[in-house]
Amino acid sequence: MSVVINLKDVLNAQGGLLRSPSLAEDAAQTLRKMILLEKLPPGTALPERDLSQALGISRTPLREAIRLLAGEGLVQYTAARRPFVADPSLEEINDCLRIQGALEALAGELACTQASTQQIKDIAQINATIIKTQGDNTRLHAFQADMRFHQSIVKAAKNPPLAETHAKYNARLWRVRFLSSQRADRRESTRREHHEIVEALMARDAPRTSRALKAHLITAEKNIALALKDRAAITEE
Amino acid sequence: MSVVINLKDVLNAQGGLLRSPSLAEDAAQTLRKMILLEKLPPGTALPERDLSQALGISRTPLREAIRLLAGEGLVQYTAARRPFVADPSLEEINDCLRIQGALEALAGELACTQASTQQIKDIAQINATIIKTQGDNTRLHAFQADMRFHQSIVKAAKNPPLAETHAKYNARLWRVRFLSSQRADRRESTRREHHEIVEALMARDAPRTSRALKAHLITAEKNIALALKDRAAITEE
DNA sequence: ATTTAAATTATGGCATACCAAAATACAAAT
DNA sequence: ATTTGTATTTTGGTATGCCATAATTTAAAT
Repeated sequence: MSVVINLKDVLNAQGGLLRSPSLAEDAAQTLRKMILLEKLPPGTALPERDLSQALGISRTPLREAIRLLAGEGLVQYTAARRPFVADPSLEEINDCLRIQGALEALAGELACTQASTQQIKDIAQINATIIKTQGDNTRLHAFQADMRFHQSIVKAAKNPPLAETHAKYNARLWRVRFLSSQRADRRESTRREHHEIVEALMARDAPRTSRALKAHLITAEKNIALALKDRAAITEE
Repeated sequence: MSVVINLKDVLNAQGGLLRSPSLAEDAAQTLRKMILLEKLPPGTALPERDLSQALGISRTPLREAIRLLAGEGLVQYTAARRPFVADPSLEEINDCLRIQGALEALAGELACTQASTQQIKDIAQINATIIKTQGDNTRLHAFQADMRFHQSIVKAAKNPPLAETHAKYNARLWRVRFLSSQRADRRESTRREHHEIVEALMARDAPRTSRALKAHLITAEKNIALALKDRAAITEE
């Protein structure tokens, strides 16, 4: 019997860097960004023919891309099955934030027992970077760092399905979180809450970590409500 | 004026039971059942051509059905993108059960403030039915009643995204939960735990409900581990 | 001018054909 | 007999065309 070693399998298992994405996955990523940056605002219709032509691909992979985004909640369908960019109400956003809170709280608990000391150091490091670069003018970078902070906690929980579901809700909430991250008055509470999360993790105190993450998400909920309110006021001028 | 009678509309008006979903959704449901009942055992390859022919449809909707199941975690892909029935390790199952536990705990908490008294009555009613019919020989019915019990709690939380994610993990865990539900020694602890959940809900005591649901899922974890162990012993004979 | 009916257009669902890459079967060589 | 190289087959990815139905426009009627 021969032991067949498949090079690609090995490399894919170790990070999946080798696989060339399909047109559908490419298109999904393109559309995802366009939705999150509001080049495709909430409510925009997504007709398959126009979009596929705009992206230079046929309907089949474009269609698949739309299904992927629908699975993430970024795209919805009318009763007549026409896809459009999801336009979540504040209530739905809050629903998602509560779920995200529960997921991160679980992640934090698990991380307390599962994370390596190195991983916890890394989390602390990411947070340190956030504080250091907080004065920079590139808001987008600061925001992405914040995303990495939360992702690294989930990763440390060593629960792949949890990471996957968390990532989906992240995609779904990205737009509003980016919006709320623009608020300057948010910075101080974020700093304090992040610090508490890191402290709790380093102490490997599961209930405390859980509490800190839940509290952090509740703060996010409040900030997002404020940000959307401001935005609505601006829009109706 | 010609009166165009649309058969579908007429039948839909009379209960909406006739609504014909897409071929893809039909196929997904068919495959889901086949996977859960192990007509398609874990690890089975799912070549698009053979399956589409077997189901009497073309590759396009079949392909879409497979993507749907992949989104639920019931189907995975090899590095070469060949789909196969997921074969979760005990570890992965436990990962999912912990997530399901967190989701149900959240649902229970929310239900304490969001549920109508009627909904809580309904939940108690479903549980009563489970106890009443617990001697029946149709294991499948008892199992489905148990599913309804949990679903009704999630529904009472009035958080649609939560219900959706919960449903996905249910699909993913259905097979092993069905397996473990066959164990007779499980009945008494289930009865006791369900009772505690209902009591906590009726008292609208959120922390208590949360605790009760988490404990219930931990019990499930243990039972599933035992059931899989037994099964492995039988298989290797 | 408003409403209604009919025609037209736009759109998603589905089937099919072709291609490149992967898997497999086969042949040759040692 | 095992390995290696090559041909064949299988399989997923993609493009395209057709169809039924929903949406829209146009025409007709009052």
